[in-house]
Amino acid sequence: MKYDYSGLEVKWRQKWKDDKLYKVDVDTAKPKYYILDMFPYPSGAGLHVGHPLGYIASDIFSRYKRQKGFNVLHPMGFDAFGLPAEEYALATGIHPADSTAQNIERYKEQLDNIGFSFDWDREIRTCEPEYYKWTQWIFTLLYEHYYDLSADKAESISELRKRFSSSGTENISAFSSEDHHFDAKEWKAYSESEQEDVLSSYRLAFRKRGYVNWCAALGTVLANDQIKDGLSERGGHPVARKAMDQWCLRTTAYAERLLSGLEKIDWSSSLKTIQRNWIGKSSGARIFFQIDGHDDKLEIFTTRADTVFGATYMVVAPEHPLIDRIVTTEQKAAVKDYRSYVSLRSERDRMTDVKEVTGVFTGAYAKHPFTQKNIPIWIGEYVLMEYGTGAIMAVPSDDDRDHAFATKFELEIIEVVDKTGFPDASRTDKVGVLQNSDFLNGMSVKDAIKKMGEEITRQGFGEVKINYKMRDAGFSRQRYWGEPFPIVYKNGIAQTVDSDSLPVTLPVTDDFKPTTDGRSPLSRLTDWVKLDDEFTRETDTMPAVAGSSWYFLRFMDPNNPAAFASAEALDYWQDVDLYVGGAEHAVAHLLYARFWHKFLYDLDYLPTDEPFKRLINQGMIQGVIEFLPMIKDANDHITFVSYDLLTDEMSGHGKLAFIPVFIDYVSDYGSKNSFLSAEGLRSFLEWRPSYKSATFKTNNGHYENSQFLSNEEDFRFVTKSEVGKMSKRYFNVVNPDKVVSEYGADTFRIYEMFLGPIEQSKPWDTQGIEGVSKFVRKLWNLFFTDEKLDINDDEPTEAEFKVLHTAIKKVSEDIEKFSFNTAISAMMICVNELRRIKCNKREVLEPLLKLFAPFGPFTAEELWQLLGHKDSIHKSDYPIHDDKYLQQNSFDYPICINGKKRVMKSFAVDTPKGEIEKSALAMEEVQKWIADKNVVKVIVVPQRMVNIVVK
RNA sequence: GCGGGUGUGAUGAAAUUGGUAGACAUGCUAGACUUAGGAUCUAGUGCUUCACGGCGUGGGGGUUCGAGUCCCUCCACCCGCACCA
Repeated sequence: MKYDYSGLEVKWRQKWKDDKLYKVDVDTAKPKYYILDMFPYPSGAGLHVGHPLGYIASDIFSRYKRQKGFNVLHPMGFDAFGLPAEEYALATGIHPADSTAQNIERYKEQLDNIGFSFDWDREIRTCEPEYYKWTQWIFTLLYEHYYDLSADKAESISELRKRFSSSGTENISAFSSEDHHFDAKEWKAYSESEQEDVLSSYRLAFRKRGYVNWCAALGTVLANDQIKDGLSERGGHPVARKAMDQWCLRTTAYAERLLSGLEKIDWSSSLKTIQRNWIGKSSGARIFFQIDGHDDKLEIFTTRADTVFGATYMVVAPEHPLIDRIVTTEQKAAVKDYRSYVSLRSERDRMTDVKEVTGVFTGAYAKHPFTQKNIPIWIGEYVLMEYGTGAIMAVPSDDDRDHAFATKFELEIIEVVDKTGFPDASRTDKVGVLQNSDFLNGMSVKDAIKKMGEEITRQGFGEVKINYKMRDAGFSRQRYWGEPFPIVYKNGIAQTVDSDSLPVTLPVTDDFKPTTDGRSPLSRLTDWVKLDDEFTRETDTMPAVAGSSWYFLRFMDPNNPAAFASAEALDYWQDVDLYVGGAEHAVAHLLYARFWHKFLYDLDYLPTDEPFKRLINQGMIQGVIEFLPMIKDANDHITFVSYDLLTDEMSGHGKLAFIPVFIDYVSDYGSKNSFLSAEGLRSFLEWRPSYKSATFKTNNGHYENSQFLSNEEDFRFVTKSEVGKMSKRYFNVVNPDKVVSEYGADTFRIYEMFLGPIEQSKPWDTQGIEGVSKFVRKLWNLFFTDEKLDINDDEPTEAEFKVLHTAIKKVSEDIEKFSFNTAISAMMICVNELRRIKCNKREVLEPLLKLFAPFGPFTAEELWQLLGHKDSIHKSDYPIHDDKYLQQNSFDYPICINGKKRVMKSFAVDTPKGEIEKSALAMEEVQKWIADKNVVKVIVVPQRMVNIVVK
């Protein structure tokens, strides 16, 4: 029988579907195992070859665990809200709901083609009201809770209200963004909105003035990611920082628990480090500097309290609210200019651009708390409003940026740490002895930090404080395609929508164009916004992270209309045992999901306080990105210059840009010789008609005024190739469907796993897929002689058992380690061996088939049925290796002279060390090397090697 | 700028965690078979040398009997950095 993958794939796909082979329910008789993939955003480009990498790995693991006797929950769904669908809608007029539904259908079909064992009865989509009802519900809980520091968990706001009414802020230890001090009487005297202001500094969901990247020309807020060199990536319009009221989640309240929770989960150390650095815990001090001639104090945070005497000026962020009050008349114009310059700079630019230091003097001075000297207050873009307090004391002697700033503006530098004892230390290293620092003189940096902490506390200048770099999560989007907030306003005061009125459904409209003033498109739907009784709805929507922050819980009980998940389901499934996904989610998604999970745990809805026990980051399958170099001249005329013509002079111009081009238009894409032919250029212009009047200069041909001014056949515009992310924005997506139809799903699955370690990123290419395809066919052919099934029931030999059990051992160990490439290589070795010894015994081939089943589910199932089994191989048990077949009697020792292998010699495994040493030294080949030298030492490592050291 | 990662033959990679560098594949070379195929099989294939041998895991240095693996330092590339998902 010939191996016909497409026929058997179609057959089994249907059969598995009809039988609901992968349907799973709570089954207390079996141990549970929850294996989760990061669910995809259903982009219009369809699934690309990078997506399945993680899915294949988790699918192999799921099938393996099922065979091992676990009740495996392995669901799939779609993160269906998001910006691309909305942008697509703006471009085409197709409603996001329609395009999303269409994309999901395509994704599902593609996923099924690859033979994943998802339980589709549990599919969820974050954009469906049945789902986002509970996203909104959790949001209302966040709104109605605060973080109680003494209980170390979330508690209800109504409780806090009661406590305020009875005893004010006394005995309250709660996480708040402000310091409040009032008694019960004062509290009661506050107006409703004043009370709300106070409470909102405690709520875990709250509104705050935040800065966004506002692009007036596009009428929309942009991600840092969508900005290139201060201009919008789309259209190249200017982008400015704009203050807007935003919903935020008080993730900072959970900073400590998010940090300590990392201890007990099985994630890679690099991922934990990334989260730790993101949370960015640092202990330091906050210090208040009195502003000269004002009542205001400037609050700063520093980790280097020891260097206070080296503080020769202050720097505040350009957005700092104090600036307006303290700036002097003479400096007003300069400050205004500087702030408008900075408003055009993205946060990324401000952090990255260190070559040029910028800043402006406010004219105001602060009093140094210890010396009483007046020190100038400057504004500098390198201080960010969102970090710490948005102000620093600058110590040019011990901070690089401060030093650069002081040098440029000729500000005083006082060396306060003597590092002569540490010649290799850099400016910022915390070593040395304090000098020029009054009572700190002679102390080590470490002691001085401690001493200064005590001193500022004692004298009332400040206090020791722990600071986190992590900010509260911005949770508002001025977009259409997201979850509406379950919030209504009356007289400007927010309140939540009753839980029995949830969900607040996203109104259907075709008018999702952004507004000109930055408000959400929903604000235009006045019928929807305005409710009875003077209530109006919140018109912002939630970000895409909302739906993905808790979806793993919904999978436990996805169709429950009465709760986000039943207590029974939560109690059985507990948490995710294994989570597989891309490292690009290392912070945002994984941190927010942990935050939501901990919050729900605090409210006793969940049995566990960490959602993901073990996490594997699959690497990224990269693609090739092809660019066309483009130059815009002063008259806005666009010239594309072939990459080989591009000179440094042009590159230095600043007007040069690289325009990504759809890779299918590029000949020989991915190579050094990639180019656009005349036909490719025509396709490009069809695709990007705005460039129709542009000029294309090349070494081989010229295109201008919409026509070729040279022989079209010779036209050759060299493009610039890079390796990078496979993404719709680079027009370089490679679709798995083609590979699946050409080689079969099993070969595709095994090939992706065979490419290399799962965590590693690599560019996609199909070199080598032949070898995998050959392996699958060889395995198939083991069962046949002259295309007829030929299996015999004889007892296998020792040698045959050894081949099989070596593979069983290696493959099971490797699956546990997520080392699929080496597991596959072990199976290849096994198949090659069995072929060589012409083994067609049932007792060997059946276990081999079970071993192979998680990797090649279709082929394995077909052969299993041909062997006469009625039940699916995917319900069979996993083979266990027996050490008795693996025992070795002898070991081939490499004999090394000074660490270099010279000869091999075999010894029985139980040969004593001394004997090995003796006979090794006696060997002729060894004598040759050591004859005229002294043997200093002989090292024998049993079952490893022998090393003879000579001089 | 900050943070994380990677670097081994022509290519994807492996290496029992300090013990034979290059398993398993791809590619290439030669041969066999022939129903001439993008099929299958056999042998070879790190570099260098006629050979003995020498060299070899991004560069440089160190620890060790022994380093791809540990330490220091430099370089290159990839990923993330809060409104892409």
